[in-house]
Amino acid sequence: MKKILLIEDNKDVRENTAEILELENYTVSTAENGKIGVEKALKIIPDLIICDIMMPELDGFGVFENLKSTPKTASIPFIFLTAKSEKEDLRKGMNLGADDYLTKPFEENELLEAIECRIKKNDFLKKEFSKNVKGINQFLNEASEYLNLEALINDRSIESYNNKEHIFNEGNAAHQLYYIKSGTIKTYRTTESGKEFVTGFFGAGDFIGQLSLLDDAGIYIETASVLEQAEVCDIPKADFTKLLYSNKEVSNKFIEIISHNLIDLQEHLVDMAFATVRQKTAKALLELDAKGMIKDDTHKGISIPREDFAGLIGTATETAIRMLTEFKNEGLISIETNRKLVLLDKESLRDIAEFG
Amino acid sequence: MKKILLIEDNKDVRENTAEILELENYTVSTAENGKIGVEKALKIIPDLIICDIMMPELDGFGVFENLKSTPKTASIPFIFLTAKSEKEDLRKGMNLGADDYLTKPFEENELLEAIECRIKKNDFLKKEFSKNVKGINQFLNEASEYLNLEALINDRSIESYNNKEHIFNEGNAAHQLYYIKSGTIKTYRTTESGKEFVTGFFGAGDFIGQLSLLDDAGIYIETASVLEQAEVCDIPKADFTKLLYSNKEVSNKFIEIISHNLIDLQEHLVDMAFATVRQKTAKALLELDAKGMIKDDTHKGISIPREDFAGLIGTATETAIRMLTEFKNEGLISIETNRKLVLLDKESLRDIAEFG
DNA sequence: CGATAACTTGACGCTCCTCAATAAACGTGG
DNA sequence: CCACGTTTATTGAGGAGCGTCAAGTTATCG
Repeated sequence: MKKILLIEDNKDVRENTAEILELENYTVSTAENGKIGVEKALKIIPDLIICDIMMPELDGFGVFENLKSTPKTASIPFIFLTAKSEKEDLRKGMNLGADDYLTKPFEENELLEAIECRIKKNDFLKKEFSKNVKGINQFLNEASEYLNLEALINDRSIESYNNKEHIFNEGNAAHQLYYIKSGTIKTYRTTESGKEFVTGFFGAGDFIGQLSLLDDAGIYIETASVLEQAEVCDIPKADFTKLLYSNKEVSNKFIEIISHNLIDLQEHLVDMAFATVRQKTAKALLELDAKGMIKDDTHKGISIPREDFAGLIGTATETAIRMLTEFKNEGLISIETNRKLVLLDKESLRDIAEFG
Repeated sequence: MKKILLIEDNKDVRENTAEILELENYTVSTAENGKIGVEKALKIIPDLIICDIMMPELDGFGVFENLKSTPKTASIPFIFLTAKSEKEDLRKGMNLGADDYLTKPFEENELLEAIECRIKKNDFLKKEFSKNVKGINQFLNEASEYLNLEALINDRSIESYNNKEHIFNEGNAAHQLYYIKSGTIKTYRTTESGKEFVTGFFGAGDFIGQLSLLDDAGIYIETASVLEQAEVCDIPKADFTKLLYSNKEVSNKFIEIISHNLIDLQEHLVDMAFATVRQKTAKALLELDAKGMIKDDTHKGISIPREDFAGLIGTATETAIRMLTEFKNEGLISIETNRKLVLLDKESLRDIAEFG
C-alpha cells in the first residue's frame, strides 16, 4: 500500500484531504508545518508528498529543497498545493522541479488523478535495467509502454530482410532506429584496413541504431547486416527523440542506462588493451550466453559465423577458431554440426576470462 | 533579435500581447488559429512560441504535437496560454512536455519573465559541447553557471594533494565528484594481472569521478592519482544529481554529451582491437595535444611518466618508449630534458594514426 | 550432386612483451 | 651545491603470441 505524506498548515484542508486519501486506501501521514514535514518524510520515506507552499516554520520551497538534497528522499514525487492567488509561487515551484501542483480548492478526482499519475511515473523510475547494451532495449520497451507509445512499434509496417542484406550502413544519414521483430542481426564498424569490428549481435525484441540518432553528425556509426532472416520495423528519429526528451522521468532513466553502457564499454576497453585472445574468447562466449545467443535449455541459440565471432573479439578468424577448438579439446565447449556452440563448463570459462 | 510566434484566436488578446512584446524589441509573428500557426512556425522557425489551447481549426495540443514531431521545430520553447477555467487542459499541456504556461489574464511582466526565462534556457540547450571526455567538463561548467550553482564549486574548501597521492580508489564508495582547481591528475583501472590502464589525464577546470556517481553500484570505477601537485574541491553526489536530474534542459543536454562519449569510446575500442602500437601512439599524442597537455605555444604541457603514457595506449612501457624514440628519429616529435614532448609534425602523426 | 562458401589446420614471420642491463633524472640530506 | 641512493628512462636480446598466407576439409545451397 502506498504511503502519502501530507504537509499542510490549515487543519480543515489537512483533515479533509487525508480523509479522501484514506478512503482510496492510501496510508496517510500528516504534518502541520514544513519542519515537522521534513522530519516525517525522512522517517517514513513516503511514496509521495503533497505539500502546501505558504506555511509557518518552513515553507513549501524549503521543504522541497531540503528533501531533494537528501538521497533517500530526492526521488519521491512532490506535489505542491497553492491557493489560486499565488500564481507566482506556483511557477517558482515548477521551475524548482516539482512534479505537479494543485490549486486550492481542488476537486477530489483531480487530486486522486494527479497522485496516481505521479506514483505510476515513480514506479517507472524505480525500474532497474541491466547494465549492458541489453538495458537500452528493456528501457525502450518499458518507456514506450509507460508513455502509451506501443503505437511506436505496432502501427508500423514490417520490412523483411534476407541474409547478408544491410539494414543501414556506416556513414549513411541516420533518420530512424529499428526494432527487431524476428531474426538475428550483427552490427559492425569497418576499419581503414578493411577489418570488421563487430559491435554486437541482436535478436527479436532488440533495438538497433539508437546511438547514431543521438549524435550531432546524424550518421550511422556502424553497419547493421542480417545474419538470420529478419523482420524489422523502423521508428522515425522524431518519435524516438520525442520519447527521450519530452519526459523528465524517461530522460533521467535514460541517463542512468547510457551511463552504465559507458562504464561497461570502459571495461571492454581495458580487456581489449590487455587481455589475451584466450581471455577475450572466453569473455565473448560468456557474454553471448548472457544475451541468450548460445544454445542451452531455454535458448535455441544462433549460428555465428566464425569471421564475425573473430570480429567481436578483435582477432583474426583463424586465431578465433584455434581458440574455440582449444576450448573444445579442453572439454569447456562443444561444437554442433551446424557450427552452433554449447558451453559445457561456464565456471572454467569464467576463470579463464578473469585470469587467463 | 529574438523571434516570437504568437498563436491566439482572440483578436484583442493577440494584438495586445503582440504590442507588449514588440515594445520589448521582440520580432513578433501572429497566427489566428492552429493550422496557420504550424505553417508559420515551419516557415520562420521562431525562437519561442506562445500558443492558446482553445482554438478553432487545430487546438494548442495539436499544434504542439505537430511541431514536436518535426526536428526543425522540436526544440523551440513552447508556452501555453489558458483561461483560468481550463485547469485540466493546463495539466495535460504540462504533461505533454510544454515548457511553461500562462493563465489569462496575465500581467505584462509575468509574460516577459516567462519568455526571457525560456529563451535563456534554450540558449543553453543550443550550446555545443565537444564530443570527447572534455565535453562533460564544459557541460558541468556551463550547467552550474546556468543554474546559478557557482556555489557548487566556490563555497567549498580546497584540498591539496601531493604527487602520487590518491584522490579516490577503484572500488571505494563514491560519494562525490571532484573539481580540479590546479595540478594534473591521472585516472586508471587496474587489471587482474596488475597492469594499469590509464583512462585519462586531467588538469585545471576538469571534473573527475562523475561517471562513478551514476552507477548503481556507487563505487568508483577507477583510481585517481596525482601527477603534479593538485588542488581539488569535492562536490557531494547529492549536488551533482540534483543538477542533473532536476532540470529538463540540463538532463537532455547531458544525454547528448554522454552519448557522444559513448560513440567516442566505441571508436577507441576499435582502435584498441586492431590498430598497431605505432598507430595508437600517434593517436594518443594527438589526443593529448587536443586536450592541451602537450607543450606548445599556448600550453606549457605536462610531464607524463612513460609508464602512464604506455598505460594509456595499452602497451608495455618499453614498447611505448621505443615508439617515441622512433618518432623522434623520424623528426615527428622532440623530447625535452624534462621528458616533455613536443609535436613537430602533426600532419604526419595524423597520417600514421589513420593508416599506420 | 556439383559448385561455392565457410571452416579448419599447418607453417612461418612479424609485433610486441618480458627480462635484464645500463643510463639518465630526481630527490634528499649533508 | 654536490654526492648519494632511488626512481625513471632507455636500449638490447630473446621468445611467446598472434596475424598472414596457403592448402585441405566440411558444410551449404541451388
